Amino acid sequence: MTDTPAFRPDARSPRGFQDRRARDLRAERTLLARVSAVYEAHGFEALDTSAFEYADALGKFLPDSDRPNAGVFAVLDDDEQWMALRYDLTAPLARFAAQHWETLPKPFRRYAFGPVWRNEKPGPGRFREFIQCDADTVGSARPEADAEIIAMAVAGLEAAGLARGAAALKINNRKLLNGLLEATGVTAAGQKLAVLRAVDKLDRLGPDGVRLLLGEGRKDESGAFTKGAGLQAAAAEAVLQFVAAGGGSRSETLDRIAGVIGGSAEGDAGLEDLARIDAALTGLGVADDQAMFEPSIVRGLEYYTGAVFEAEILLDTLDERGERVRFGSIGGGGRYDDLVARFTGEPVPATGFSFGVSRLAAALRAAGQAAADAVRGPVVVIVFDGAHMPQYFQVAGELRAAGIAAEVYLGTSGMKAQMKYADRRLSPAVIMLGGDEIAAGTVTIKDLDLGRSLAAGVQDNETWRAARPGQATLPRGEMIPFVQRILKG
RNA sequence: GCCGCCUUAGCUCAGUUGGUUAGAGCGCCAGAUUGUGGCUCUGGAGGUCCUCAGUUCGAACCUGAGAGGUGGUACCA
Repeated sequence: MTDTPAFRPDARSPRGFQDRRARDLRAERTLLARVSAVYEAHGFEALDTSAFEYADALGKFLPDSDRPNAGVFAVLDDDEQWMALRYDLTAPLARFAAQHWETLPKPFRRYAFGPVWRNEKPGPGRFREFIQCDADTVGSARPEADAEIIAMAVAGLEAAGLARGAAALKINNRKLLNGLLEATGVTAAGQKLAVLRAVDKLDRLGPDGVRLLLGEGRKDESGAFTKGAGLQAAAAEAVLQFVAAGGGSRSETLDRIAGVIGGSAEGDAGLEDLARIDAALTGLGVADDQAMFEPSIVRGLEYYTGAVFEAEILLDTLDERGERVRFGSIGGGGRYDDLVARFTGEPVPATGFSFGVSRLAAALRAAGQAAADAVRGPVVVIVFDGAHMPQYFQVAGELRAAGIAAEVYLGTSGMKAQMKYADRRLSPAVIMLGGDEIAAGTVTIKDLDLGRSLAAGVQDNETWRAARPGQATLPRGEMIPFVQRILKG
């Protein structure tokens, strides 16, 4: 070699990306299968679209030509067009629906799951690549379409394994706050946005913090100042009264909201929508503790046009250190009536919901609802002598043919290391086929599960090895039933 | 994006008022135990002390910049 040291890259994951091993993948796949089944049972068809979209199809948010990678991961194709990795599953759906609108059955109902990517600062529980599972109805303006999406989300939470009471859907409608602001004379778009942002912080800052943000602004503990919406005191109090109207049954909440916002045309339309959602939910068998109206729910700022919903974990869970974790939102959605119109010029009403699959899986784990067992390894065929490899593979093949996961040890270490390997893989058993067994036409099978349970009581290695717990030598023909008995426990 | 804190072995962390070969526990590898996982004992491997620049006779330690992480805040399709 040369004097210059070889370049050695750091073996590390890219920032905000993560590796997922068997245990996580299994939980995730189970989750996707169960939620997909719920969606299909409601008549939604599967759809998969590409990871990349042309950047202009992704939405008005970003990227712009000066900063193509702000928010998304974008590359310039060789025909000078910007392509970007999708940041959610809704924008690709809008593109797909617009592209095939003429031939689709309408309303078009589809579900989709897969990774999405966001080029932004990662944090704990917040990655730049994550899995979403999404269901949308495109082409129906009926509030019942919203109600059905909500009911499916509720069913999805339960199918995922979250017991009733562990999670709930909170529902709001943009029209309500719009109507309220209209009635109080707030019309500037910027001011409306600022009000939404302030309301969104209710759970963190409380009514007093929100009151400051609705008015002149708020200085936080670090001394940073956030400019407020600049509302008059009376208007601010009306907003606060509105966001405090949650609690109790859906119809109780509706009555309270009506008392606060009554008057404007848009507000009344929002109330009418919610009343119909309530009626449909009741018909769908969704109870008041599973889905409730919550006026402080905001979601995205410019995207949603009517109903908005958010799935929240209600349990207080503890992390490994015993500290309290609040998961908050594990999914959300709402009505977006302008998305497809970006492509076609024709308004198409749509509504949908998206689970954050990784967050849901993490929440399930923390709630102790997920099967957190480690993944079992295969039956391991021990290699005594390289000359007998064909025999070992034959044995592994017999096990596989019987539906038992099996592998021949492919390292070069000795017996002890092979046992350790099987133990670490959490294998149920090892098959030993040394010269003695081959000569006698037998196999030796060792039940590792039994050994694992007995090991705790054994004091010295001498005894442990002499006892050879769960080990039996028997004719080749009796191998499969013996292993099957071990697998059954 | 802005503000604070942190960064020493695979992991969790000690350490040094700036001074020769940087430590522990756990984990990993091997032996005691030629065909047997745990326990015990013995031995071993593993470090650009985050990076770069500066101060100094001398920097893992002091200073500055940067990167990564983390907490808060802002934004969030």
